[in-house]
Amino acid sequence: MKAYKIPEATVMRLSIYSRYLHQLIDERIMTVSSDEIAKGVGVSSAQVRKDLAYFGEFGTRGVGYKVEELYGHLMKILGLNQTWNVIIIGAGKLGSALALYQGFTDRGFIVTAVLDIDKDRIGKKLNKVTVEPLEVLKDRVKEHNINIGVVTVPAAAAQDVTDRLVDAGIKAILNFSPRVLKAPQDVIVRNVDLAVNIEVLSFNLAFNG
Amino acid sequence: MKAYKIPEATVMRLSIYSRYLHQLIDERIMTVSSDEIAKGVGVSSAQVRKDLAYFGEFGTRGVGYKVEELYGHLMKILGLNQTWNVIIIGAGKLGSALALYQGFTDRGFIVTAVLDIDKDRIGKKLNKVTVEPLEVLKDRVKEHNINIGVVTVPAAAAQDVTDRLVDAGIKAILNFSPRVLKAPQDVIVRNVDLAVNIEVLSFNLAFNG
DNA sequence: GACTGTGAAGCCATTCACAGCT
DNA sequence: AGCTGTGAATGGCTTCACAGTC
Repeated sequence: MKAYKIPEATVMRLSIYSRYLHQLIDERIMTVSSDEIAKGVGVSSAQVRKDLAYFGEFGTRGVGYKVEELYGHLMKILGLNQTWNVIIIGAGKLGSALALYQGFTDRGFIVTAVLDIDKDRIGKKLNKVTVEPLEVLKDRVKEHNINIGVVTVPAAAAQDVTDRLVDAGIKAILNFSPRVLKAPQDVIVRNVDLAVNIEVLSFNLAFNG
Repeated sequence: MKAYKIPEATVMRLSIYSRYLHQLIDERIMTVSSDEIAKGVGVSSAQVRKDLAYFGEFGTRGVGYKVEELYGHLMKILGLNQTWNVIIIGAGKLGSALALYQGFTDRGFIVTAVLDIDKDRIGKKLNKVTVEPLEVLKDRVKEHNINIGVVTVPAAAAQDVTDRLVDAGIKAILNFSPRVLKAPQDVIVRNVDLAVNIEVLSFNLAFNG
């Protein structure tokens, strides 16, 4: 199967499969079937096979997949065979938590800079990085070859920060602010909207339950 | 149009529309068209109308929607015309940040209890709530009539915590741990997987860019 | 016998396009 | 003339089912 446009849902599942495979590696399991992966992560086995088929043939008919080998393939596909430098804008509670989040570090995302406008936050140490003023954004992005920007500022400041990230040449933004950000076509923006997520629960409780 | 099963994507957008309408209220804007909402939140106007059509006819042909009225309808649909009591399990960086997250409070989600197993965290104050040991989970859920559980514990502890929440009668769980949680059919689980989100960016940078 | 890889079918969400109302 | 509400068309993801391989 030739890959042209990969569904986003597929990419998200690949990330989940890869974590599950990591778990299997820890458990010293050598081989796994699409059905076992499916059960492990809560999807159908056909789904697992279709997702993998976008990128090649990784398994052996009648046998399954070699765990370590498939894990390696997935990490490569996801671009996790390298590290990525991350800048976080907004050193409030959420930004600070993300700066210290092990789940990023474990997968090769290195928080290289954390910026804020608040004088009280500037100078604060978060692991190895010190919170710096917003003005150094462009310098830090160039200097540390930063690939990914994380926006954890209040809604009112989000677009300004985005414009600055775009101006600095950032091509991927993870947005935690509750605002729809405008950015050029070639900049990928992903929204992690915490309020939306809890409101879906609220809807389901109110509407069905 | 009769509502039976509402697409989850629709519910998420309603949440976003409602926030945009709130913004319009602040700006004293009285009337809005589906096209203006669409532009404001980055979807198509047909999408906006279809989403609303699941729940009724809220507009006036030739005119548009009354901002406050539509806002009221959406808040009611989303179950946000009431408050919800929330318990957070895991008082690490992320759990603490969520406990203090204004975006929840603003929309009527009240963090009523925060629990952890770590002695060093128990007793810590987060706004009005004090971190308590995991053992009081069932008591607090009953006592405060808690509707929603938020899981911010490490992967290894996530299923145990989920089992406890289910046992306590919780029907909605927001899961921040990188594990697929097993829960009964009637319990709604939503995953906010921070690593998956940043890995989708990594994939796009590596695969296309 | 077991399990992958994949075309075909099925299903669901989005977009189109226009009738209907103000 | 302008904008909503909606049936029909489209497009895309998921599931089915089975041929192919070990």
